[in-house]
Amino acid sequence: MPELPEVETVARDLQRWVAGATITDATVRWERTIRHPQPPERFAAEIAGATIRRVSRRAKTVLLHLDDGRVMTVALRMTGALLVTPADAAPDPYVRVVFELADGRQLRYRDVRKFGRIGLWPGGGLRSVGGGRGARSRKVAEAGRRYRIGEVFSGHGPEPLQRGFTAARLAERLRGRSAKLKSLLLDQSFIAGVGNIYADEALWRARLHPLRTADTLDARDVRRLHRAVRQVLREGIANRGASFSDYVGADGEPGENAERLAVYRRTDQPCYRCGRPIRRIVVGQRSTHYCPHCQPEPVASEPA
DNA sequence: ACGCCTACCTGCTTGC
DNA sequence: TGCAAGCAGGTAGGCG
Repeated sequence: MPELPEVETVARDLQRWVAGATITDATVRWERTIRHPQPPERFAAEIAGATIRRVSRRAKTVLLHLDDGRVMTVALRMTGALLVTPADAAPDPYVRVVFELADGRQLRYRDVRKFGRIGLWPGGGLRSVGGGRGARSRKVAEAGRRYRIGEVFSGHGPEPLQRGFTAARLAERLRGRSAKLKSLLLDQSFIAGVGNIYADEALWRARLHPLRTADTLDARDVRRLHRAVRQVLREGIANRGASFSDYVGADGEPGENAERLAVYRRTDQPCYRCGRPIRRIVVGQRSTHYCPHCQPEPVASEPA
């Protein structure tokens, strides 16, 4: 469900509302939500007493940095949501983990489809992951060996909104790849944070057909793609995310970006640029929306 | 490296 | 109306 803009929205909400809050207790209602390396049965005891110092995001994962240096990771996957509620809020059958806060509120992890995972990691390992540039990939690899946090993040590609993610960097990553653009954008080891909605939106904006392969892009195509990816993600954040069935911010309110999407789930509706109907195809098992006029079919002999 | 498949889960929509 | 198939924003693991 949530992609980078939605997860960023959740992390910012939580930073505002629960930074400084102390977790007094936790109840795990669906054990498989608690992922390795923390055994679910010890999770509540491990987290009790911890104070949330800061909340941030890496890829599509929310990071709750605890006072003692440990980090709780929350991967929302398809239907996960983190909600801050009063203690007397109505019971909710889809809440899988409840965190009791010292001030009486609850932090609830709600997840209809149960795909999401919560981890609790030792201190030290994640610090280098969140913000750094340059030598970051090596640091992450070291952290991975010592803390196995590599399982969470070492396989992820660059953060597309970080300053270091330039058009040149994207061009370098595209070089020699023969994969379809749609599949590459969804590949978290290629770029972190883009999912099905924003991949379609970025390709429409860049006027690139989802089935074009990376090695057919010229320098101008790459610049358009780079700009489009960053624009759609930034606009998504500005609108507090795109909500379909399940996504809500930590305030429980849906985002406003869904109504601003140009192609996603707009099959047969007119393209905002040329008025021709948006088409839906399936690429790599994922539904894919594009404008057949603005995003021309790939042809065999494109400039390399 | 890539594409394809299966699995993880539940609920909503669609079509007969 | 009823029911089954199909669909959903994500990712991991396996195979060829």
